[in-house]
Amino acid sequence: MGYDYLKIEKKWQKVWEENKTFKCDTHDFSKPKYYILDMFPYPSGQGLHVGHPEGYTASDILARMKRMQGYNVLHPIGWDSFGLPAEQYAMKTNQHPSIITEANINNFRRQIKSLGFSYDWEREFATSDPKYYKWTQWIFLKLFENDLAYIDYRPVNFCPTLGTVLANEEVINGKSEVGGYDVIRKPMRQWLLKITNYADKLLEDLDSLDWPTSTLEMQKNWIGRSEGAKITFKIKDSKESFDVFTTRVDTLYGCSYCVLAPEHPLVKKLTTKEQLEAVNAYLKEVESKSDMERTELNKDKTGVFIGRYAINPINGEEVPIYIGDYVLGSYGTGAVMAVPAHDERDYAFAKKYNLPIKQVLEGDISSNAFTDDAPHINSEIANGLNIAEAKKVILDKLIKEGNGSKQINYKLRDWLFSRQRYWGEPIPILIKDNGDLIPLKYDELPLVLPEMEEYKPSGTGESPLANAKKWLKVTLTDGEIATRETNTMPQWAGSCWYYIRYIDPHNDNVLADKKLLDHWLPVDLYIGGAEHAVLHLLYARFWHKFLYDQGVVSCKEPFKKLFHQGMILGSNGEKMSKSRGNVINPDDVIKDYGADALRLYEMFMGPLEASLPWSDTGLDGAKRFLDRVYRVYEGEEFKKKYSSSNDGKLDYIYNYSIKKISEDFESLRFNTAISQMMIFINEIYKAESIYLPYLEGFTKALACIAPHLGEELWNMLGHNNLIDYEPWPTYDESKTILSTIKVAVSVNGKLRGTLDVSLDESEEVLKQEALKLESVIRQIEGKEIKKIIVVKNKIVNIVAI
RNA sequence: GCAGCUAUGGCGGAACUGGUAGACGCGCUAGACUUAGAAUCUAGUUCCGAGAGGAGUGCAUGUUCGAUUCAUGUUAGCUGCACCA
Repeated sequence: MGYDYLKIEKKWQKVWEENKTFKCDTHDFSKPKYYILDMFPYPSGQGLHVGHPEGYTASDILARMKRMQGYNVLHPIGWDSFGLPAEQYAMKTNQHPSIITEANINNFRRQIKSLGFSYDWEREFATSDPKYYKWTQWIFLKLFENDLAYIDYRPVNFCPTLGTVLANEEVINGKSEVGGYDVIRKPMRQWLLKITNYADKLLEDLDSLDWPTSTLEMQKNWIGRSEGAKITFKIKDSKESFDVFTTRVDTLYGCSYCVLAPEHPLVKKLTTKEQLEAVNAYLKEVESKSDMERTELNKDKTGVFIGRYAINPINGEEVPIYIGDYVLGSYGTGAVMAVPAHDERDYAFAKKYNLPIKQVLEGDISSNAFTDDAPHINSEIANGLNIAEAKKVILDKLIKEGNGSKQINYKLRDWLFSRQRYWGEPIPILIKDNGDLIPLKYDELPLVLPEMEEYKPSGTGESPLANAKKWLKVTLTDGEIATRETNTMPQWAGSCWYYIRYIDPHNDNVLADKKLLDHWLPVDLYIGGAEHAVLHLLYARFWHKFLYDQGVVSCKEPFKKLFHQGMILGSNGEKMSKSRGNVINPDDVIKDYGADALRLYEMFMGPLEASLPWSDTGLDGAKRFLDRVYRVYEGEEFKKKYSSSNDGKLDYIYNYSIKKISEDFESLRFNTAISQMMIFINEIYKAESIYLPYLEGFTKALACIAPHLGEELWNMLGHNNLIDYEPWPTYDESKTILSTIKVAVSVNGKLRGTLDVSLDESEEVLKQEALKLESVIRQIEGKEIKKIIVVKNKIVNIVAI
C-alpha cells in the first residue's frame, strides 16, 4: 500500500493556488534575484508529452531550492500560441484559431498545474493575445525605423504545400522543418530583418555565455565568419569589372579561370553572342532545379563559358569567365577566382571541363587538390613563403595597386520575416499605391487580426489576410487610400522577447518597466530543448541586442546560462511517436503513480542532458522510493525512534548528503542527488535513533523534487506552515568526512586488500600495515620491493619485481 | 566531407583535479512475514573459477608506480552544418 498521492497532490495544489504561494514580487529588490525560465510551450492539440515535464521539473527544483536559499525567484510560464497547427486545424474544422488555441491552452494549463510546478501564474500570457503582440509590433516598428526591416524581392524558400515562405533556418536539406515538404526557390516580395548587421556582435558575445559547447559551436558555424580578401578582376575589352572573395589570396598566381554565380548581375551584360544560347540554356536548367536537387548534385559541378576573359590583377594573365551554380549568388560577391590546384571544388570543375591546373604550392596534385600548408612556387613575389606569409605579401601588393582589400564575410543571411499565414502577428505597415511604406503610429497598436471566414492561403503566395476586404483598406488623413501589409510575422517573433515581458506582464505603457528590467535581466538559467539552437536562440539574441542599442535593456545578452534537457525516448529506445505506439501520456502516469513519482522518475533516469528510454519498472522504482520515504513519517516503528537529541550516528550521512544534494542541484545533476537521498533513507531504515532536525532537512531537499509529498511530510512532522520558504538545510563541513577510512593496498597496481585506518594516518604507518597484509605477503614473496608509493587517505602501491 | 558529442554489468546509469570500477535504481536469486499471494523487510548479484586467483570500462598503442579518467590513432553511433570560395 502506497501513500494516497491523489488526495495529497490535489490538496496542496489547492493550498498553493489559494495562497498564491509562488507569486513573485518583482518590485522587492531587498533579496538577491534569481530568474529561472523554461522555454514556453506551443500549446498543441495533443497536449503535454512526457518530455515537457523533464525540463520543467529541473527548473522547478532549482526555483524551489533558490527560494529556500533566500532568493527572490522569478519563475514564470506562458504560451507560444501563434503557429501553423492551430491554423491548419482551423481550416479543417472551420473554427477560429483563437478558439482552438484557447482550448489547447486550457488543457496545457490543467496538465502543467497537475504537476505541481511553482510558477507565478499571475504572469501567464499568450503571444497571440493582442495585449502582448501590441509590443511585438512595437518592436517591429522600432526595427523598421532603424532600417533593420526592409522589403526585398530576392529568391526565397517557398513551400507550396504549406503555402508560405520559410526562413533559411526552417529549411532542412531542401525540405520544410515542419512536415518535411518540398521547398522551392522563388523570387517573392518579402520582409527581411537585417540580422547580418549584428553578425559580429552575435559572434563575439558568445564567449561570455555559459551555454552548452555544442550550441555555441552551432551558432558560430551558422554565423560563419570568415576572413579573407576582396579582389577586383577587370574584364578584357570591357569597362566592367567584378570582385571575388577568397580566403586564399596567397594562391592568386594559380588562378586559371573565374566563376560567377548564375544570378550574378554581370552575366547578362557580358555574355558574348556566340555563347548566348549556351548560357541561356544553362540558366534555364539551373532555375528548374529545386533546392533539393541542387544539394543532391553536390559533387557534380556544372557550368558554361560566357565568352569573356578576366585579367588577373597580380600578373595580368587572361583567364576565362564561367558561370556555374556551385558558386552561390547569396554569399560573398557571388563570384570566385578558381585555383584548381588548391581547392577541391575548383579541381573537380577544372577536371570536368579540361581547364588548366596551375600549381602554386609544393605538394601532390595528381589526383586531388592540395590544400595543406607548404612553400609557394610559381608565385614570383611569394615563392618560398608559407600560406600566412604569402597572404600578407600578395594582399599588400593588391591593396597598394588598388586591386583588393581585406574582407570579412558571414554565412549568416538576413532573416526572412514574413509568412503568408493568418495566425500570426500582423505587420503594422501600410502601403500606398506608389509603393511608399507608412508605419502605423505607436498609439495605433495593437493592429488586431481581423475576423475571417476563410483561413486558407491562396497558394499563389498571398496571405489569407488579403481576403479581409474591410480591414485591408485604410483611408489616410490626407484622404489617400492605403493597403495594409497582408503578411504576418513568423512564429519566432513572439518568442524573441517573452522573457522580457514576464518581468512586467501587465504594463500597458511600455513593454516593461526599465527599472525592473535592469534588476531582473539577464535570465539566470534558461532550460529548453536543443532543437532551437540556431532558431529561437539566435533570433532572441538578435532582438535583445537591438533592444540594448535602443536603451530598452541594459545587458548585452538575454540568457546567461542555458541548459538543454535530453529527449525521453520510448521504452524501445526509439523516438516516441503515435505511429510507433510507444507514447506515454503524462495524464495516465499522474493518475497511476502521482505527479511526484513522475517528477522523481524523470530526474532519476540519468543525466538531464541525455536522451534516455522510458522504463515502466523504473517508474515503479521511483514510486517505491516515495512510499519508502512516507513510511518513515507515518510508521509507528519509525516514529518511536524520533529524537530531539543527536546520538551522532547519522552525522556523517546527513551532512554529506546535504552537501552532495546542494551541489548536485546547483549543477543540475539530479540523478546523483536522488541517489544520495536514497542512500540517506536506507541509513534511516537502519538507524536506532532518528534525529529530528536531520529528518526535517531531508524533507526540504525532497520537497524540491516531490513538492506535494514534501509539503505533506512537513505537515506530518507537526509544522503548520508551508515548507516552500523554509531556510535551506545547512551542513557542517567537518562532519562530511569519516574519521576512519579504508585505504586500498595494491601490488604492482593490482588491488590486494584494504586497511581500516584513521583519517590522515601517517605514510610510515600505512606502509608498515600494508606490508603486514597476508594477501600482500603472498604476492611479494621472493620478489624485490623496488618502491612503495603512499597516497594519504587513498592508496598504498607496492612495486615489486 | 566538416564540426561537436558519446561508447562502462542483463538494463538506466555512478566514479571528485589519474588512486578500491560498477554508487543508486531496475531486473534477478535467496530468506523473513503470510493459509497463500501482493505489498514490505533483510541479504546477495560484473564475468570465469569450488578456492587461490584471473579477466574486465568499443578497439590499438603510448605516458605513469597506478588510466573509465591523459595523449595519439582507429571503429561504431548520435546531433548539427553541408558547394560559404
